[in-house]
Amino acid sequence: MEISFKNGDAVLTNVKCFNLPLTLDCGQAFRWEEQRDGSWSGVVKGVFLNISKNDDTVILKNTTKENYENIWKNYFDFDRDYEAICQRLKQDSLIAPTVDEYYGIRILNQDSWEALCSFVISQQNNIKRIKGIIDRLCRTYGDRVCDGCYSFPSAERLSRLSVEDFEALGTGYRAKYLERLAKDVAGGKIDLEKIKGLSLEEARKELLNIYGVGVKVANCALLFGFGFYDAFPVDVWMKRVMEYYPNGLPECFDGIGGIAQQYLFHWARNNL
DNA sequence: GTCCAGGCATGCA
DNA sequence: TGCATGCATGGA
Repeated sequence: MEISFKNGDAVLTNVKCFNLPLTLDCGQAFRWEEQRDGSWSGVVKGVFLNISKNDDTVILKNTTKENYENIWKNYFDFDRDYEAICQRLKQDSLIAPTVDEYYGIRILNQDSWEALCSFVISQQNNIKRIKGIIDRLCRTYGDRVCDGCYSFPSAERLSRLSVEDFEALGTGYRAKYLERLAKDVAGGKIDLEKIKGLSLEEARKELLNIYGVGVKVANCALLFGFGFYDAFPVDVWMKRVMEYYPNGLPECFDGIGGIAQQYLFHWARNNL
């Protein structure tokens, strides 16, 4: 992969194993929207991005070298060799055809606060509704980034809301979880940065102490927001997949179970 | 009307 | 420790 900066854009050539719709709309992130021209727009850490891909060339519109280095390189996981990872996953004959069919799913390194909130909202909920709730949350309490674009609101901002405020967004019974979560993060009772530095088991234990966070939500947050690629979320779809692995997960998933999980999750949603 | 969705807290054994 | 139950909401 090579990078250049032309006309204000970041241009990446020879990009391998990166499918935009599969990566941005596979249920790991809830804020990317496809545009009429096939590009995708979203806001990450308060910065708007429009990204498009033709063949092996990716264009990040209006992106400085600083923003690329500070945000997007890590967010899209560009330094990780997904070709090699996919080859390794395909040592398991069950996942091999799935990796081929949905080739190009990457794990996004999302902001830990946004990921944790999003997956608390996600519980016992469907993806369409999750997107709607998060969209209303950002429009109502986020900062305006550009026309119609808003940042994900900070814990400090949300710590000033009541349970009723969260209910008004359609969060249902999850409102009380979000209300306490925002106050605990804003008040320093929960230290997300500290959790990033722990081992997977220790980090999971910390997240499980949070009101409204169980094993599934913890694993999603760990995988999508805290950089733990071995976290393996099991929801109702993955429970169906697990029937195909009665003896547990294959050895070739070790260390990258979360990436395997995302391929299997996508397959399950389309086939089961 | 019933069932379901990237589940969890609670109470009870 | 494990299991049953209630929970908000909206689409199918």
